[in-house]
Amino acid sequence: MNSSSGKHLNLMDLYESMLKSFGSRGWWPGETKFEICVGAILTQSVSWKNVAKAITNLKNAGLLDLHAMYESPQEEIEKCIVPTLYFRMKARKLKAFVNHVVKNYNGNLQLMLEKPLQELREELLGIYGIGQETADSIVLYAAEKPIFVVDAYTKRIFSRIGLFSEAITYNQMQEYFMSRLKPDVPLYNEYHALIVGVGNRFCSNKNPKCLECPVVTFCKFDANN
DNA sequence: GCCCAGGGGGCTC
DNA sequence: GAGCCCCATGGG
Repeated sequence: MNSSSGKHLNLMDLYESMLKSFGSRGWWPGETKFEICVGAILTQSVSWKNVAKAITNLKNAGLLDLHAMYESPQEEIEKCIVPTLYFRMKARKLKAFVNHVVKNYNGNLQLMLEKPLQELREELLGIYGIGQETADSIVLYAAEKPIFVVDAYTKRIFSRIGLFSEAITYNQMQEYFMSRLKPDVPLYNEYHALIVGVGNRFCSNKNPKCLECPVVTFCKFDANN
């Protein structure tokens, strides 16, 4: 059924295969909804390792709380998130996020997250510093509504097996997955987490271990069947 | 010392 | 809408 070109790749089979080799990744790392939102902004263009340091710093400074962050000077936030790259920009983004929730929901994040999926997504996209991937991460992992999150790893991995063109857009990738998978929060959660796990280990641009990549292995194995 | 990373904004044409 | 620069640390 499947081929090495990936044209008929069965996404559920691939999912089961990755889950079998990696196990459940237990995403998103974060104790509260607010922490998930903060992590989604901080992880822009940077690996999670650096985000974890910043989260710890924020926690120790008592700033991992919506109201505390709202009251805090931007410079205090900057100090905590230096490891996450572009820390001044990101402090500004965090401020924009908490300002939005305070202004429109009296600081009640849950109230915002309860809005219908598309409405919430559009609203998030209107906040400074929140683009498609960040908005979708918040919708899926904090609001727990079924939207499929794609990213640079998704593009890299699936273009390597010939499934996507390098020029594919975010929306096209998202549509690819959502038109083939049932809208299921735990499935979307784990699927994205597994892709990131594979990407981290096997698909860095600098040292691409393509041949060891479980997705590539899966496709070849399947082609030989 | 050099390169580049799980993104997004802002500008130009 | 595509193409390009900016942000600005830390790990390999």
